[in-house]
Amino acid sequence: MLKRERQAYIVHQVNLHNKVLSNTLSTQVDVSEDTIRRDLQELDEKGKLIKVHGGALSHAFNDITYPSKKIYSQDSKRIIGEKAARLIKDGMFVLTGGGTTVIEMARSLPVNLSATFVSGSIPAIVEYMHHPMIEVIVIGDKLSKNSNITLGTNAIAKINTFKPDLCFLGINAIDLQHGITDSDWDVVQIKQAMIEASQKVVCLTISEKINSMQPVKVCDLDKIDILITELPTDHPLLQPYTNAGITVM
Amino acid sequence: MLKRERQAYIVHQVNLHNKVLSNTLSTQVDVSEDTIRRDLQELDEKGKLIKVHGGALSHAFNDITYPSKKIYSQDSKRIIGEKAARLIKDGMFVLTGGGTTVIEMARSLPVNLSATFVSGSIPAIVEYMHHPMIEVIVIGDKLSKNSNITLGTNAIAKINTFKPDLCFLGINAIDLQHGITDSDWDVVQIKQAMIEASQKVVCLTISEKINSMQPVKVCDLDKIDILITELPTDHPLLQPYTNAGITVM
DNA sequence: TGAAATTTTGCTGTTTTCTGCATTTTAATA
DNA sequence: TATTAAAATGCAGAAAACAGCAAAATTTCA
Repeated sequence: MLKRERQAYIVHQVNLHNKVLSNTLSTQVDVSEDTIRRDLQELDEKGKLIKVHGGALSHAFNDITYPSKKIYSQDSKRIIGEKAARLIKDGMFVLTGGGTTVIEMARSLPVNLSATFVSGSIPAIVEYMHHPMIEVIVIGDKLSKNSNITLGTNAIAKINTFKPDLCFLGINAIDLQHGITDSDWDVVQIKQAMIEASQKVVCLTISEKINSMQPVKVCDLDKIDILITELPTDHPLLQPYTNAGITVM
Repeated sequence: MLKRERQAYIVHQVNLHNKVLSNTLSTQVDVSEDTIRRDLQELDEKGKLIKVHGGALSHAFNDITYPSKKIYSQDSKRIIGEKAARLIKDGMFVLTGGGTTVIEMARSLPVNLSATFVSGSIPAIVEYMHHPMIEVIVIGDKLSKNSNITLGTNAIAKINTFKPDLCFLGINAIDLQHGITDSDWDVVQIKQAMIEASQKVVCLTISEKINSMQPVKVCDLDKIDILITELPTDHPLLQPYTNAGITVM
């Protein structure tokens, strides 16, 4: 096993479980604990994880327990959230996915908005709960600890029973050639179901994810109607997407 | 369990409850009180909490003006929550309803508990999310703004597909003659489904609701197995329920 | 390709950290 | 004041981190 490969595995494990133990990793990849320690050291210096006595923790773990720590590029996400919130009008029926941009949108909703929201994202639902005029429909299934949304066939089946006006998706990668891509297969299943169900699809993403790619394909560009980033609409980075027929905001 | 992980848990508990006891923490994370003390010491030095005799306080607690009745009732619920949490063992499959007592139970769960929780209560789900070894299954349906739980036929149908070991219900009124009663018809439907599905039913309530009555009947006393209040088990108020064959804790 | 240079890895012995226990000291309470 | 509970202190065993070194693997480059 190559060093790079091994370190990728470690990062994956940390992201999956939020914590890893040096001795567990040592037996899992069959190298000495010293090597693991050196890997953790390097990955810590690169900011991929937090090395502690006996193993390592993910940054997400810190975010959960010390919520004061601000989320990555929050300012951009707030701008995106505010743009997205303006699309929602009274009486609409809206489906939303997970991710921090969607949560920012939820936080930007006008207090007296009267609409119906369907979601499997617990943090988003918590935000919707605070709005007196919003009806919330919870999509049930097994809760994923990584993404904080419900995942599985039950969730997909439930999504298919709706015909929402709008669907908001936080996306992890978008690219002219490969369309929308993501890293987690289960999450992709949910996103695909949401896209199919909805009359209009709105994608939210910070600009650094534009023109990037992930291993699992979600859908082609022609499935999405609106793309929202923190950039002004006439930014050159967005031009190709406008040309591809997507409304850029 | 890693030291950092444990300290994060302690900070989390302090922020939740505003106060923690060393010996409670000691059993929750299963280390000696010495270790807890040393952790509290460090966390105090880092400014994460305020160490006091017997435990620690949150900074927020300092600002709070003197204790009202609210705090008192909060303490009762905490005691109930801790009693209830002790019933849950590794590997169990647990169904929980809504209400503040159930949320207190969720907050009192040991860190490393490995069990499966099914619930439609959003605040309870948020608590379960923080536990790395707990699997959470979300019961979907329309979210009720009053109770913060999902209500409706979908939820009921989903509950009926499970056969949990235990079911925890916060109750609003209990009475020897009329059994468990409540005020909201929709909530009662859910509670009835939960009771029917479960092998054992545990009811949580503060003592002031004992021997009171509400307009809608949930079930007779013989449906419930365990009753948990903040009172000691030999309190005269509870005697009739013990006599009725209910395990009082 | 093949030899040299560089990196990576595992091992040894040492140092540090962590944790629990026993003892003493301090604080809280009736 | 007496009684009890918790804090501080010192100590010891176990585990982890560290530093240095030599062997092995990988890369570089003629």
